[in-house]
Amino acid sequence: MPLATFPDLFGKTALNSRELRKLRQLATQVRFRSGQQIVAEGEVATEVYGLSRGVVRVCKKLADGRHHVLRFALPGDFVELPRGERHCLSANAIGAVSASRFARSELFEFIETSRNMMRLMLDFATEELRRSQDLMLSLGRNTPEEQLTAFLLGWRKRLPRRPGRVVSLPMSRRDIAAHLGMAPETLTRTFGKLQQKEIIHIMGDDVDLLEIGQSRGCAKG
Amino acid sequence: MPLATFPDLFGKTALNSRELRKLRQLATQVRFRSGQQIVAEGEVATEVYGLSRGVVRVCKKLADGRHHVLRFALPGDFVELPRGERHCLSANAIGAVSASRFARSELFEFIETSRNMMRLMLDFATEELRRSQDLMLSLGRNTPEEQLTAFLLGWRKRLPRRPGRVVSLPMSRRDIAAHLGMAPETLTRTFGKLQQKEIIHIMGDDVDLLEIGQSRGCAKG
DNA sequence: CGACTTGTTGAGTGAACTCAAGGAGGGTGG
DNA sequence: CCACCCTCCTTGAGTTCACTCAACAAGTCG
Repeated sequence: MPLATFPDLFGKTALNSRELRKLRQLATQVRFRSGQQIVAEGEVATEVYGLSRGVVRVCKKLADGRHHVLRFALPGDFVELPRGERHCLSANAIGAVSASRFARSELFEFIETSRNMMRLMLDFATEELRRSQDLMLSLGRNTPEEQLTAFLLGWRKRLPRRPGRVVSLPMSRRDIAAHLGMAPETLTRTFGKLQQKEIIHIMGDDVDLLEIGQSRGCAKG
Repeated sequence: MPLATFPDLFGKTALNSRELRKLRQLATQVRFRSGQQIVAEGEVATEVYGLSRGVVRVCKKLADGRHHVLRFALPGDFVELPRGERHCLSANAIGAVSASRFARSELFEFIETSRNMMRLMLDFATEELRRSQDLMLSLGRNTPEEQLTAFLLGWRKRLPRRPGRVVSLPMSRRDIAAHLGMAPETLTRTFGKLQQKEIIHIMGDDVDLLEIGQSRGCAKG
């Protein structure tokens, strides 16, 4: 993967060169080590982040410590939209992460002044909403096996340039389990079942999606 | 509730009079009877709807007939964002419904030309996203009792001018169950448990939220 | 008045959860 | 280089709780 930075990943196709320059100018490049917290739920949101490299776990906490992993952000994603006085979710680096940091107020103002930028944000929010609805359907209605296959397919689809069958899962089993709303033990057993049925083949952090028929979800592309 | 139509409910505060007039002009007032289908998942999305009066059940279907209720749309809500060649969800009227119908392409174009309108859409999408993330947390992590209380609180908060304790639930138990990802029987029993604990009091379709402490979720208002 | 839908209750099963222990890898320090 | 620790994953055993199946009550509509 070439080392593109966030503004390019996010807005290269839709912003004109002046807007792109402005966006680059607003961004500060920052790095995070594996596991490091990027955003803390409840804190005042003075800045927001756009992901350049790596994977970020985005989750929401309950008062008693239980938490749910909402999504795994990939390069080109905003970790969180620049709305709201405070962060309403937490984010941690999975492996090494590079990101562009923006002052929330500055980014917000830039969005207000640039139609292209606002359109981009709307597109991003719309797409996130669609994905989150798909996940909700999965969470609410599917068996663990269906959930896991749906997750693997969705993850493959989001990975850059990977028409292949083998996908890499950099996040921990625990995180996947917390994403799918099941206990880690259940996830392990579900992986086992899918492998036993020869639907997938597990090779450490990589999984070969042997014969999962593709495509689901609406308005792809 | 005064009979405001959708454009007013949605954009009165943020659009100038010219934009509001334009939006009214694009809208056709339509009515639906109880249970009538408004939008069908998978169909070509030639038009989109904004809700003026009543409640709309918005759901997503699985191939085998299982379905999940994503949300209950209220007056002022769009049923679906005007993106995507095809509808990616279904919508049915709960009780009598009045709505504004827009030609998707016309509304889309108007959004493109009006900054205020685009900002409104972005706000709406952002808010929907936040809500859907809250629901995901609830679906993935909570017990049925917690889910139901969270639903009742969230519903109360969304209802217009209802600081009171009694909320009306116009949707069927089945729909609530499908929204919370549980079987209808489980929902009934959960209602029973909450009543037994004197947390709520059930009066037909109305529920008195006796002593549920309020407020949760981030960036309220 | 009768058919149908919707909500409630009961009984029994099964699947996912909890608790607990046993590897397997990775990193650190002696 | 090896020993050790620690975290992560996996496996096992037992239990709980939500689901399924079924019957019944209560409205609703023709």
